[in-house]
Amino acid sequence: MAGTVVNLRNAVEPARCIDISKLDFSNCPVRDVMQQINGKWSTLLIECLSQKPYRFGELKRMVPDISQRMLTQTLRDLQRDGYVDREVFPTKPPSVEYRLTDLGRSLYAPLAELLNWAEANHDAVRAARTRFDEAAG
Amino acid sequence: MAGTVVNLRNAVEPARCIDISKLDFSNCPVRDVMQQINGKWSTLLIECLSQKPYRFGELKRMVPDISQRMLTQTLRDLQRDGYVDREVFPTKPPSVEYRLTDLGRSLYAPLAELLNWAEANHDAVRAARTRFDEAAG
DNA sequence: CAGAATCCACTGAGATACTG
DNA sequence: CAGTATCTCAGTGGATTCTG
Repeated sequence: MAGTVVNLRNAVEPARCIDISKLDFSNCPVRDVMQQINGKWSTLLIECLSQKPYRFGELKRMVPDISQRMLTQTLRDLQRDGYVDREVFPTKPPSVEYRLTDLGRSLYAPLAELLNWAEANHDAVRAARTRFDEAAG
Repeated sequence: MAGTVVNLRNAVEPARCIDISKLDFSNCPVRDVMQQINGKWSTLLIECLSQKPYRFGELKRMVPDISQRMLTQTLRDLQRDGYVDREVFPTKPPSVEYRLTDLGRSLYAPLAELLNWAEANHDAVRAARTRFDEAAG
């Protein structure tokens, strides 16, 4: 953990003769922060919660192909990183509401831009895939 | 494949009684486009190539913990989606250069904003993690 | 040098069943 | 309703070896 600090955004020049086991990537936000955001379900759930708070079951229905297990786990991870707040209402049966925190909303700004890009360029990407697959056979 | 079209960005209201197997997520850019960008190594490599073209071995040294296999595969996937161009120089031994395409550079604009956010809020995320872990025990 | 091919380990993630 | 607890498996990805 206490090895050379590697922050891809600072030093991207190819270095030689590095002992990988002594590298410390924890100061690289591209790895440490993005890894969670990059999770299979994270973006989907943040996108859902960007509208308004939702309950567990509602989120499950909004992302119907997520398993209960992964929903629980992803929400907890998002909560751990400070993007999501979890509020338990002592009703019977219990209900739990999830909402974006200030940090989560702040994250959503640039994230939404990226999603807008993805939406706007979806066709271009599909076209590129077709071209590539046809060229390759 | 020909089931209900699900685009999370259009209809995010929780729906009931859906047969998952009949859903078609291929029109949802949050899934179809982001899935590749979200890959473990994709962002790292795009960030590298945002500076200038690099060769295979250089990229390997810039991301020292990537395996040759994953480097090859991720670059091919990025090329397939149209983000990266691959140019082979008929030298001996051969050298291959990778560079961002116009589409790739266009993607890098919003992506870089997200990476900037990650960098700027890295400490906030780490603090949130500490808080969460201490609260949980 | 830039891969392709093979083998293998780990873990991400689904299915199911149970609980407060 | 909103989880937790197992069990299990498929796919991701690493290490190694081989080639133009």
